[in-house]
Amino acid sequence: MNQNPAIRTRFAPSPTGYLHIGGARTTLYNWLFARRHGGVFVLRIEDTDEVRSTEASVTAILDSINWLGLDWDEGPLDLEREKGGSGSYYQMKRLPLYQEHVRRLLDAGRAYPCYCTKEETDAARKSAIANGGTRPEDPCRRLTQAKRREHEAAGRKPAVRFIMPDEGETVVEDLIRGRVRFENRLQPDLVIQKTTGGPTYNFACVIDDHAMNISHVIRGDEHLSNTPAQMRIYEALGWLPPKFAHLSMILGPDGTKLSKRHGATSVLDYRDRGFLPEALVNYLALLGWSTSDSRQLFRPDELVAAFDLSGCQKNPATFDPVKLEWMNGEYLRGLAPAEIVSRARTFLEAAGFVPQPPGPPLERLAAMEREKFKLLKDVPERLAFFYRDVEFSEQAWGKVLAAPGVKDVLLGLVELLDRFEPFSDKALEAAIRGFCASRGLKPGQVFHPLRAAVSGRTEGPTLFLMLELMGRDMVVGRLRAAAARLG
RNA sequence: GGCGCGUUCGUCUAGCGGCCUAGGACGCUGCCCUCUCAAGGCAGAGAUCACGGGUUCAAAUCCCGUACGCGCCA
Repeated sequence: MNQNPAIRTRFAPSPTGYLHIGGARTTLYNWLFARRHGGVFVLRIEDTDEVRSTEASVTAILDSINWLGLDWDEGPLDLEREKGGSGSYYQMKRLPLYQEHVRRLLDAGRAYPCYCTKEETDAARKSAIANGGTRPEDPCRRLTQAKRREHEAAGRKPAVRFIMPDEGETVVEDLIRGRVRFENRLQPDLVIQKTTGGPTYNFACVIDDHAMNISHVIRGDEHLSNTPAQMRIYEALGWLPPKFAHLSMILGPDGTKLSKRHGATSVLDYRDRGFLPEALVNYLALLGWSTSDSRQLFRPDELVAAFDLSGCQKNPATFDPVKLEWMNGEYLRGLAPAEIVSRARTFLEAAGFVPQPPGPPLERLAAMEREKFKLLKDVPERLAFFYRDVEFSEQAWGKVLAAPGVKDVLLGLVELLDRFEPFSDKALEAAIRGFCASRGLKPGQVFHPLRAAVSGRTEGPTLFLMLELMGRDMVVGRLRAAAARLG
């Protein structure tokens, strides 16, 4: 794909916490759009909230995006290093730029200092609501010089508000929602600089999107209502606004905005629970976007080729962890056994199975159990009994092994298998089926207790291959132990 | 309170005026396969397209209201 410098997208998170599912989807769509069109994807850290921003959050966000397999062309590489031609991508390092533009608007008479306290603003709003809910007339908009000096003398620090026009309308041509109209007289004068001197989100983001030459602002629905004011700021500064695309929200199962209450919402939690990044990416891509054939499975490169803003949904989507798990299983099943082992490495390490413990090779076990895994953490869980002492499940011990005649069956199997050669899948199956026949037992009467005695479970790998991989010593030892324990 | 956005199976969605007796996917149920569990295959249940009015020969699709949900102003 050719480079297309005209297409520039960005993701601009506030580092006030981890990267959550919604932010991840926004990142993904911006990334997909940029990659699809050979453009540039920018990452910018909006850390102007000095109280809540933390370095740990920056690191978590960077780690999350990296883990998802999404890369950015400009932005921070870590807490110290950055790449890209726009100076810093941390807003706290760009403060002079915002102040300079606030000054410009002030000088041009497009903004004014507002000395109202929070209480006064609240009161004004309340009375406006009581009077039919139109825009509260900001008392500072027509402040006399004398009054201003009075406030200054009283030590009041002003915020700066941008003047919205009193008539006409502002039209947002949204790439997803179409034409959205806003009456200017109903738009409040937006605060662009806080009393602390720092820029507000809505202002800094306009200045930076312009400075960084962003062509397409793809962001969450919650910003749609602020867009007309932002467009007016572009206009007041003599700039052309970028194109906008507002994504619908992601909801929890109860229909409210997805949040911590609904369980894991951090991208890193999904990593730690054993999801594959390509599965999460695939799932997230489909939460609010689809192709006309309703195709479900897309590898990342296929997403890049297929992604299109016109396929984006206007209505909010409910996050469905069950479907995500299905999709993860789908990807896991598609991996080669060696790949499963290497991708599950941290989980296997935590369980003490990496480096490879004595016993059957992990890779062969992974091959045998591949279609059972839904999460990477299932890998050590499903394989544990090959390396650890048997723990009997309630079903296995209480029902299967407790059935009448089981002890004899187990002892018979001990006798059969003690010197059995070759200890292989096929030979074992033939011999054990023969054992059933000679004793007049149905296969199930032998297979089930055998599985339970050897693995402690009533479900698991295909029986004879499991025996082969365990090896004779383990199988016979476990049969003896189970028989002894039966008394 | 105002403004904005939204509303198709439980969930994600297809649908852009006739192909819709509404298609696909997850989940669910049943059957097949089978040494268990999965995976896979097949079949099925599941949406009067939020509701009410229009426009039209014809509407899930266009228009207007209402309700509900969400967002922004906060």
